[in-house]
Amino acid sequence: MPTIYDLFGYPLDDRSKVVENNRKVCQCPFMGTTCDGGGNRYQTEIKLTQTEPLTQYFNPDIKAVVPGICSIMAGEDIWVVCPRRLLAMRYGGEGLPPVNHQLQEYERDVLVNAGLPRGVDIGIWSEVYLKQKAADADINYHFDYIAAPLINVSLEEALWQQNLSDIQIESELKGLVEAAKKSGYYPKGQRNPAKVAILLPDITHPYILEVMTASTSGSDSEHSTDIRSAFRNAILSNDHTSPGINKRQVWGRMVTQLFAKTALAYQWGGRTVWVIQDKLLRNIELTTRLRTSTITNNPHQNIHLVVMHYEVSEDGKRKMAFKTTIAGEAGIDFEGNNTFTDILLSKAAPHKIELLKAILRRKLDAIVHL
DNA sequence: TGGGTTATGTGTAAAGCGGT
DNA sequence: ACCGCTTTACACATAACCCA
Repeated sequence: MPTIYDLFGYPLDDRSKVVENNRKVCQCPFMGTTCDGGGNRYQTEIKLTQTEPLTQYFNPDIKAVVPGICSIMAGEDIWVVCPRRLLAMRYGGEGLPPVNHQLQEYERDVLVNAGLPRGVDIGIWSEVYLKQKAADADINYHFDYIAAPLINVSLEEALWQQNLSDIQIESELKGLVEAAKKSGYYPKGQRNPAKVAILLPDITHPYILEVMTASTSGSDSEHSTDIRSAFRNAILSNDHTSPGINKRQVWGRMVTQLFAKTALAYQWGGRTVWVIQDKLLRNIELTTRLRTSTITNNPHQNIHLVVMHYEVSEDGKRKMAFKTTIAGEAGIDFEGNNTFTDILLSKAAPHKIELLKAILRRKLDAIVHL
């Protein structure tokens, strides 16, 4: 029967005072903010009403909790189900995030092995949405993270560097300034914002980081194996059964994005890097023809994977760690080649300005210096 | 008790839902 | 578009049952 392994960042069997106090305020040790269950577990939020047994457990000022399940033990294997467990670049405070704030050792390894430049300040933005109105269809990309070196320039100058015509610059500048204002990139009462130097991403070689984790499936609320019940029972009695792992669904998600987003970054002069746990990759290799060990490295049109795993140390304790990187040719022409593999590619790459605009709609989540 | 049928249990794929 | 959780559908295995 599957069980919860990591709960609010620590193994369930760790009931030490420090860890329990951390859980009682729903803190995610990786984000340094309140646990959000990976950003998409709102439906399973538990309201801490008077009749809810968990109300006694959590701090009195907490009114609702999202089940803070980071990973699930199924058989011999531990499956990460929360993307924050692999990589969390978030800042909940006001203003600019401190450099390397809450940066775990394995996260640093991920970023270095993803190929981010060393020795410079790099900005990281999470949940960047890029909307593009095409003729018939609305294209809507969602990037887990965008990383790019930080530079101190005005928006006007940033546009010049993109080799745009004066007319293009004029038409784009207003929207960009608007977005930047809204997201707090300017101090208040700025007179000529377009000409004022602010902290901007240098998107010459943007990095897209996508974190893939398994999701749960096969729960049965009558047998208390749904997420809510498992979470509740685990906290209150340790005795619980959690849902299992829906491996196939992850594969499906990954296939639809792997090529499109890789192609997109390639056309922008950057790269997309996939952060994935070894268990998940292994499962994909068991169920498909893919065998990463036989893939030869190739500098062009690369798919980049950063593989993570639970490392077992000598004392038997497990900790999250970087395992390896895998890179290889995508195997399809990113311009399309009039075969059915064209189904894997998006219609067109939006102009890079759209990426900049999408970034400026978000506030800076992390600054790292590797 | 053998042989067959019917209930119950278990695991996985796919559909559906509600949220961003 | 994307994401994760729940529900549903289905295949298959095992248990329970029935009767000659």
